Amino acid sequence: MRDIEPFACCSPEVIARLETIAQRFALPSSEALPETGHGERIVFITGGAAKLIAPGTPKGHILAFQFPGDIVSISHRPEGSATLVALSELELVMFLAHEFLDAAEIDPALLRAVLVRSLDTIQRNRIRMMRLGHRTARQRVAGFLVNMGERLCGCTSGPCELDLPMGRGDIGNSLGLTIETVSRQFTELRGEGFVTTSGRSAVHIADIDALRREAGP
Amino acid sequence: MRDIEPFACCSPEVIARLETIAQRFALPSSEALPETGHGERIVFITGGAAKLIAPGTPKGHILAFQFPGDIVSISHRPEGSATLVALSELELVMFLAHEFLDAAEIDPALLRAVLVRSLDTIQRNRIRMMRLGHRTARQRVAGFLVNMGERLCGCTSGPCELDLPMGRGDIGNSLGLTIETVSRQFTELRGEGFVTTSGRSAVHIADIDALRREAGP
DNA sequence: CGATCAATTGACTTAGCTCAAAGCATGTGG
DNA sequence: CCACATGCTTTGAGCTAAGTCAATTGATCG
Repeated sequence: MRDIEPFACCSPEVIARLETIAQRFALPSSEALPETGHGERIVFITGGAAKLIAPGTPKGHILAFQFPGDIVSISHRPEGSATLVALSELELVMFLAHEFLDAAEIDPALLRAVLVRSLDTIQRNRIRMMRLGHRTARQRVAGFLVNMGERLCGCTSGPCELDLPMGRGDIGNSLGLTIETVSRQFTELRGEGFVTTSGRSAVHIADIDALRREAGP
Repeated sequence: MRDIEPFACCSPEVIARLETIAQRFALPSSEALPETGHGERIVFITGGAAKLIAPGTPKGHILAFQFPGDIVSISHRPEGSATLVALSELELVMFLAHEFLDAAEIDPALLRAVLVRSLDTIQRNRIRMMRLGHRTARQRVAGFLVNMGERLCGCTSGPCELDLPMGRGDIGNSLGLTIETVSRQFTELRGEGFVTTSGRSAVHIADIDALRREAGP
């Protein structure tokens, strides 16, 4: 439990209480996190990669990709709910939101840590949102790769080597583009030397700063 | 201070402390909330309407519209920062985030209330995000009007009368559409009897459920 | 009652979608 | 270890929704 960052500084009592209400999952690739009858849930990703899929959409629109360290809240309201699906061997710790919040209220520092994180998520999403609304296909794909470089390998400048856990289809879906358009953009970025690829998933970013410039302001 | 919903149940001591660190603003239309040298800020909107504009973009992309009851966190990082601009007479209460969080740590219930709200915002944004990525112009505009009906007048079904505080340009900007496309969609929805308009800002939604159906799944 | 700025409408262009056909990885059985 | 089958990925050719440019109409305010 201590390995989950916001819990690092919790008192032993709080940790113990969290242990009793936590549910751990280890999902094989492409398996979905099972629905719990009802109630909002808070999920801490501890390993692997996952996609968060919109509810009630026939095509299953991808709302976000999630990686270790991420906190995902999954509400139960019909229009707000979502499904978490493993992209690779996925490990996570799940709480019922009200149980978690009841426990966390004992430890304001924990509550604060989770709050700060979610305010951060809101900021990140705002930017993502803007991207989707106002960016060209090229900018979206470049931005996506920069994002993955940063989140998967912690690269912030210079070259970066990464393995994408999702296929072109999922990338396109999450960016609001078709699989073909994503592929064409990959080809273009490859042709201009921004990236090299080998196999389906391996991507080498020559210079993440240059790619970031392609992603636009 | 009590009029701000998450503060309703706070103890008098916490309220008193919040009073000392709160900064109140009343901005006339089209005025921007002034930058504070540095540090993250948390803003509670108490009256009027505002747009949140992306940083460092020449065109000033609109990230969100904000109304009374909304909580906005404005970070200071160069890429994450944003500007809040009044659309009508705007009233708000601003805190420096660390000061607010220090005060709120005394009252876990307050922290919890703010956290629950931000988890909610994340959900709303997810859906908004999906909209921008995967929806046609018509669906975006229909969805926008439904959203405004719900947030400005609390209408959830049946007819709805509202005054849009923003112009077509701002609507288009926030939806990733041009002013002309927004106008054409208004004309179309008007022609099909979903809405009637009078003047620039008054909109009458004949049946918000019907319009919601146009906005897609 | 003009002056001004926002909204609408029209004609044309284009980025990205659709449909369709190869080309490659990756995994399986001989 | 190689052949082949399956499902991604890439590439190509046309089409369409939305953008651009330009002109007109309509609202609002001094």
